[in-house]
Amino acid sequence: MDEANEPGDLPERVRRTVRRVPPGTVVTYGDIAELVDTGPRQVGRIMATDAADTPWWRVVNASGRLPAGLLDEARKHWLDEQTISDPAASRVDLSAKRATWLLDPPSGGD
DNA sequence: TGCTTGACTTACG
DNA sequence: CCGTAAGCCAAGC
Repeated sequence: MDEANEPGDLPERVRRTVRRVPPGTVVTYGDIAELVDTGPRQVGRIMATDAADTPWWRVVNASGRLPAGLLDEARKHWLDEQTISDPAASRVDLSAKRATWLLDPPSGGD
């Protein structure tokens, strides 16, 4: 069974899934939502209310962006983790940095 | 119990 | 690329 499908509160499953996103890559709210079987709004709500010990900057919206207030903080992490190369960039290139492989995990759990 | 809100997404112009 | 509209689902009031 996938970790994301393990029992527990929704916030817990979301945080666990977000934590498995490696540095230098990102996923979208919708991606996380699919993995924990909920809606993207819920993922956003959880990140906003319970993002403790969670690399929230690795979770962006479908445009590879984050709200204005978070951009400043997120960009520092993106630069540090080489998610972006341009210090002036305001968005992540999903075509290159989205961890699609994480969205389609091998059933190897078994 | 019911309406409003939101770190979202997709569709349309 | 930007604004608007509708769909979505759980929390808060």
